[in-house]
Amino acid sequence: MGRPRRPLLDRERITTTALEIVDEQGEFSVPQIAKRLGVQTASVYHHVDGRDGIVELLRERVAAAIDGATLEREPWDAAMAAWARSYRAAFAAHPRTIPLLTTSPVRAPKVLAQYEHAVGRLLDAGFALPDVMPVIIALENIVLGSALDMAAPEAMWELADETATPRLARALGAAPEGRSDQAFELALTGYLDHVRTLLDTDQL
Amino acid sequence: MGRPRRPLLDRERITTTALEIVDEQGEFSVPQIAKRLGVQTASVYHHVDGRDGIVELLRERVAAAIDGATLEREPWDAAMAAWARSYRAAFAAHPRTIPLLTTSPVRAPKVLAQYEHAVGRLLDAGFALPDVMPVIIALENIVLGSALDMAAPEAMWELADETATPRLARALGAAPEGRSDQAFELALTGYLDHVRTLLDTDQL
DNA sequence: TGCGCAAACCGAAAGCCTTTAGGTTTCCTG
DNA sequence: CAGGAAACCTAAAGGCTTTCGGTTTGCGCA
Repeated sequence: MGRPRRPLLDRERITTTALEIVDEQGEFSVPQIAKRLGVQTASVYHHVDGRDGIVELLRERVAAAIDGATLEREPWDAAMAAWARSYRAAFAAHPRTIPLLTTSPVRAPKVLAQYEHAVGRLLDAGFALPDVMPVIIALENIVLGSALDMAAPEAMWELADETATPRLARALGAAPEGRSDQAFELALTGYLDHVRTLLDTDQL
Repeated sequence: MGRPRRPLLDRERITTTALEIVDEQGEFSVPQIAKRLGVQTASVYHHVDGRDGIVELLRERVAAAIDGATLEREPWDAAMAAWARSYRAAFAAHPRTIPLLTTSPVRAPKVLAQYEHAVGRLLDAGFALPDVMPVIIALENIVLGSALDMAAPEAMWELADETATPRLARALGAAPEGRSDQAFELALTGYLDHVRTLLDTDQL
């Protein structure tokens, strides 16, 4: 015991292991991480700010997959749509993290920089300053709502008693395979159409 | 000790107390509930199917505030809009329950009956069977995404470094008081406009 | 080169939580 | 009025988070 010749732990390895466990089990604990890394539980606390700190690392890791370059596309609404799709795709890659990540705020500078970029695009497009945040928040609502849907796709609609809800059962049976994707596209394109119309007709 | 003359516990009281605690603290534990009710922790387990059972009771309690009668309004899109607003309002009354409730599915018969009703309205309005669930899921995405936003309204946008994101900071400062409400209305009306158009022009 | 401090890990323990098992008293039904 | 079910309790197992102090190693600086 004592300090090892080469470090056994670092934030990267801890984050990767936590993400593995969440992908498998939907939850994680510090002892589980320690066990996989062949280390005592207390050691993990030397590298990380408690369990919440690990959640924060997970948030940054997952959010790192969001492609901020999409925000440079033209016109502005294509940029927003591409950004939203990339945002959703980042969560879709690790759907079981979603319940963990939706609870607390986004502090990662990289993500905040993207919001900054999005604000700029909307201002340049002609949106009034007070309208910018509602437009962005609404977009975020659609993205996160869809992410939640992806997190519990099957169990979300287990009908114990199909006879009590026959039409719902039929609608579920007839729904396409990628119903979650289709729902997202419906909400996204519908919303952006609407906002573009409002902007073009000065109704916002 | 032993069985009391009059019962000290029942599912109603347990649910009410759990909801109180969640409203105050954002979380709850079985010992906390027991302490408030002047009872030992183990006693709670006689009335409830573990901690998850209590979460389920909370889900039903919160969802009971959704007004299913809204689904009878005319025309169909007004019904959907009113239902979505009532759905969101039910969560808004207890925003701190949202992280608890979004994790697992809705099994309450009362809520399933409302989905059944919604399916019926959409079919009667002329939607094709395979399109019904995507339309409902998209609506649900908007509602739940907005609910998440309400759960962490202030902290969600605490900017540690305003100089790094000046336009975001300005947009936040200029945003109206009810920005969450405005964002929801924007997404909801935009989405329903779009879906109505698709239906009227047979594009779905 | 050598000293001392910081870094990295371990062992132990406190204090919380969930859940179960078994005991005691009271109620209710037949 | 007898016996089983109901309602609560005590106790305890086993997990989790977090902290504290100890031990060993690395590294910077004199």
